[in-house]
Amino acid sequence: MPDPQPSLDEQIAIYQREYRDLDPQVERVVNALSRLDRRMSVAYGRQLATLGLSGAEWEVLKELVMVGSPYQLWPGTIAKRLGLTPAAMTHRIDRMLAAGLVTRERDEENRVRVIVGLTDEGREKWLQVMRQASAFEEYLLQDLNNEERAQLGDLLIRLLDRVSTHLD
Amino acid sequence: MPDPQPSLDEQIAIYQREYRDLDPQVERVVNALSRLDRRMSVAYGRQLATLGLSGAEWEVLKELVMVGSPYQLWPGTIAKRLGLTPAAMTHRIDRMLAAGLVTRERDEENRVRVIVGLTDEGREKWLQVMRQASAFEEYLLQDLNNEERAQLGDLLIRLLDRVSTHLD
DNA sequence: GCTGAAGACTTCAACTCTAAACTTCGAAGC
DNA sequence: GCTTCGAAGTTTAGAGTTGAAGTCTTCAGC
Repeated sequence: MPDPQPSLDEQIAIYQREYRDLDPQVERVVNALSRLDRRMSVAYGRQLATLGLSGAEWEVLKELVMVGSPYQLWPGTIAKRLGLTPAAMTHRIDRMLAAGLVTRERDEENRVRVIVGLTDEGREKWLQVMRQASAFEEYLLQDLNNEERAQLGDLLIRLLDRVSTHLD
Repeated sequence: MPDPQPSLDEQIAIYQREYRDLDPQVERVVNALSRLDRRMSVAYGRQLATLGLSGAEWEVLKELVMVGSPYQLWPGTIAKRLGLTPAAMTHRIDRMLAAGLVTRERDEENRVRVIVGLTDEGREKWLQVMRQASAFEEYLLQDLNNEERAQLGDLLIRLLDRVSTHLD
């Protein structure tokens, strides 16, 4: 009963023993992807913590910045993009409101709706995170030359297109 | 205030406007990675649901199979590998015990420890999921030829090594 | 052998998310 | 105009996770 996690190759070797019809090459890609994403999440999480931000807050800040000035979105839209229920959005915004990261007001053109906006403090937090994150990302990719980076990007986008059409 | 998510390129263009010192090529790789992983998680989640399994249960089954026969692990080890607290592990095992997927007994060689083992039903569930999942993964990679698959795997593993040393 | 300290799991309270019922507003149909 | 239906958010109850405190076991020092 070992404590350290088996290496990717060990893992795939065991999978093949347990289930013969497995393509090792496919498995190598898929499992590397999920391991990589999990560890990157851990790394990002640590960085966020040093800035006093939770992962949940960071996700919302990103969406608000991503629409560009004047940095406004409806809660339902944010919820959809993050894969959350509207109820979860309500609570997140409550907390971020208390932290001074966002504003919330009724949409006067359609009073059913609510408008969530970014505060200056929220925008400043986003910038701080981006400065840290881009340094980390550059570190992450330092072993890859420009050609390899482009290649990797292309391959990932082809998978992304495929999975996107699958989900529709 | 748009409802659809911006494309990857649109997103990066906006990020660059908001924060000039950003390398678009790096950003392209990193954001494609996270989008891809999120959507794959949604796809896997749907598949699991059709088999009456939760993502949490699937994670634990994977770890147990991954150590090979006799499919036993200590709760603390599983918790570490999944990035959970021991408390969460206790509750997960409670539920999986009730579902008949695992067993739990004291380790007689060291009575502080507990041994979690896989039941035949748990092993069967793992196989069912793998059959579905490998079909999906083959679909996901269908646009890539063998050379591209190998390339992608290699590049991902180089990133994986990098982030792993970073976390130590 | 006894005692104190450390390790592994469990218990408990607080927090976050989901699902479902509820409230409010706007738009159609009559 | 009044009613009904649908859309957007909020509220509430229940499930899962975390962090801290608690319990039980082992081991080292005496």
